Amino acid sequence: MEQRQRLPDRKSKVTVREVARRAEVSESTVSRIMRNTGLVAEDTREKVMEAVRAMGYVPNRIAGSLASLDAFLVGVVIPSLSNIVFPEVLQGIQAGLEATDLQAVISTTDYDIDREEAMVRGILAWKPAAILLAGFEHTATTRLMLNQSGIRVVEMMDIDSPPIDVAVGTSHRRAGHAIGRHLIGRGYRRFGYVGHDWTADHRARLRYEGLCQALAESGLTVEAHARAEGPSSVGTGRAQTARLRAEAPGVQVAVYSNDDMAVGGVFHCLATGVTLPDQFAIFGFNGLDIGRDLPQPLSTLRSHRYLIGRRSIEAILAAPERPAARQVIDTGFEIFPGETA
Amino acid sequence: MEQRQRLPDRKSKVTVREVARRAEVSESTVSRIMRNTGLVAEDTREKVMEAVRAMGYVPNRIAGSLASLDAFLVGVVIPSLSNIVFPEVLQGIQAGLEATDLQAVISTTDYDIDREEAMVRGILAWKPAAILLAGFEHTATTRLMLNQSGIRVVEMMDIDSPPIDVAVGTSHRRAGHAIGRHLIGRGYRRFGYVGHDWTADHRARLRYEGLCQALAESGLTVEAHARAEGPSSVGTGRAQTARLRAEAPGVQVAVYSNDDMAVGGVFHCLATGVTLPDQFAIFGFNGLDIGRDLPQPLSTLRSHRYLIGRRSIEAILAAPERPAARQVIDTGFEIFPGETA
DNA sequence: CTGTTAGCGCATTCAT
DNA sequence: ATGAATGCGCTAACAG
Repeated sequence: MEQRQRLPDRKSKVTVREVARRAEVSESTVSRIMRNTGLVAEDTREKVMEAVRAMGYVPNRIAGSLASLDAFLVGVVIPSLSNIVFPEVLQGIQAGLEATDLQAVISTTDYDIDREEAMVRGILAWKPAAILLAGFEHTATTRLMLNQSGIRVVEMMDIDSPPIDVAVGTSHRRAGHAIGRHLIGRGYRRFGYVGHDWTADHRARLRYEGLCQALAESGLTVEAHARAEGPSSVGTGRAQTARLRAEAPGVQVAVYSNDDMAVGGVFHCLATGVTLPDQFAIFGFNGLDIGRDLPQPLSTLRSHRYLIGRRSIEAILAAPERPAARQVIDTGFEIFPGETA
Repeated sequence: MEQRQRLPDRKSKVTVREVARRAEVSESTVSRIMRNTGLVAEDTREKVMEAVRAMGYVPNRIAGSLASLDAFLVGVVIPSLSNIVFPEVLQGIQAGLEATDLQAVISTTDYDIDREEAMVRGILAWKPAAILLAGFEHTATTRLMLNQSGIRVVEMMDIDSPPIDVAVGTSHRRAGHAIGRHLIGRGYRRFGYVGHDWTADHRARLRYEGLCQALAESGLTVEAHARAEGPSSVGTGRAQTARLRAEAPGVQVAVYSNDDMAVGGVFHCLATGVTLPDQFAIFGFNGLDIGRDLPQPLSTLRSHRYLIGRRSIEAILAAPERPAARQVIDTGFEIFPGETA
């Protein structure tokens, strides 16, 4: 089937020079044609394009970018790809990039700000048009590099701190607060919390703080906690729910650090015959698709990860130069009542 | 809190020249030091590094790459980020890249080979060290470009066709066959299939074909099908399961196009009180974490997406030049018996 | 051990 | 409408 193609020019790289020679024009003419700029006679354009096709010429962006001092890359540095929210943000970024000639260079940090520093340094070396990060926690050196670079910097996910340049996301503190208000409104009084390690996940902690504040405003507290050491997962949520139920049987409703954990809680209840939400109620965070498709839809708060990626790109396209003033773009959230709380 | 840093050199870009002047050495000396190459006296190294720090110098990789004709990028072109398997592959890629100075440029195609062609063209312009794609379905032009480029090309996920250069993945045909054998061995005779649109998902179709072949070898067939038009999802799996159960009540076991769909099937059964696996049995594909954490662990076949990414990078690092012979790297699969079939 | 000389492939003046 | 010259920032011989 797949036969080795005859390679017009294997190792002998084809550059503007070769194309120009073959089309019997100057290099600048080829350059103009490739970039659709300036005026070119129709027949010379065709002559050149034929050479381009025949030789399989692909302009070298490395050289082009160096010569024009233009940027054609956008750096993206995220903590991880295993938490589904980040791929969702990437989807928004890819969508935003679609009509442009920018491409994304993506690195992950494993929630380590020193690794983030290394990734940022590596990406800045490519002189990107902008760089997108998650959150506000960076090393001093990272901040310094980001500022010196002069390029657009988007801090995504969170808007609870002042950004370096632009922040795009939602207030996790307010989200936690809204969850508290909502559940109090539904009559719950005895609260539990099921979560994962938040030394790495700063935003989970902000949500927890917002929740506590809402409860405090009604004279309530979180009575019981079940927090795992590792990252969030369905399995962890399931195990921690079992623990919470055993240690604090009086708790009416548990707020979970996110939907993965909450789905684990639902599975625990399904497996042990606990009726939701009467015997025990569960409230998540994120609005993952899977929550909606559970036998009983998960009660949760929807954030908009895709939108965060999209808006981040839109923000930098709208103003390629870093403005004097900082900007905060709130992508909002909504309570999804569901049937588990 | 976050005070605007004093910017040593805002717009006045700092290049080797500036650093060299300040450290009172030549540009090549600075270059050598930045690349840890050649011999340099300790005191001049310190002198230079101090200037580097003071000026916040970050070498321009665009220029460096052009001058040395070395590649520091790896192109990755995948169909989507919404199917969790691709972020998992990306994790493996990021892990493989960790100790190198390569960075990943990532694009998505939405399962459209014309978009893939555009993405590949855009990435080749960056003269990457290698390019990683998903599957074997490419336009003729994509193949041509890939071949002419002379760089390493990895086709990931699938090994059921001859690759352009290297293929890393598992045989989906054999996987489907193994599922059939396994279920026949467990005594099932009346089979159903629940799937999503496979015009885009070629590998789902290969699995189906493998399944049919295994059944045929035992004189069996797939009696009933419930296939949705759109992409796979838990919700779709749930809906299609309802349909299959209604239209073909005699079916004992359904093989699903993947775990997302199968989890939807489990949810349908949970919601309607169908006992697994006695009244109905479910078999998935992929070995997603969530399947393991269901009240009853999902019976499925584990592929190794992370490993696919990892091995792909290892393959190109092992031989930066494209070898004469094609290579196939089988990352294997395993049946996970679970409790739903 | 360090400096000098030439490009890398292209985009951009400025001529013509 | 096209060509010639210059340089983007850096690396790579080659001298010394």
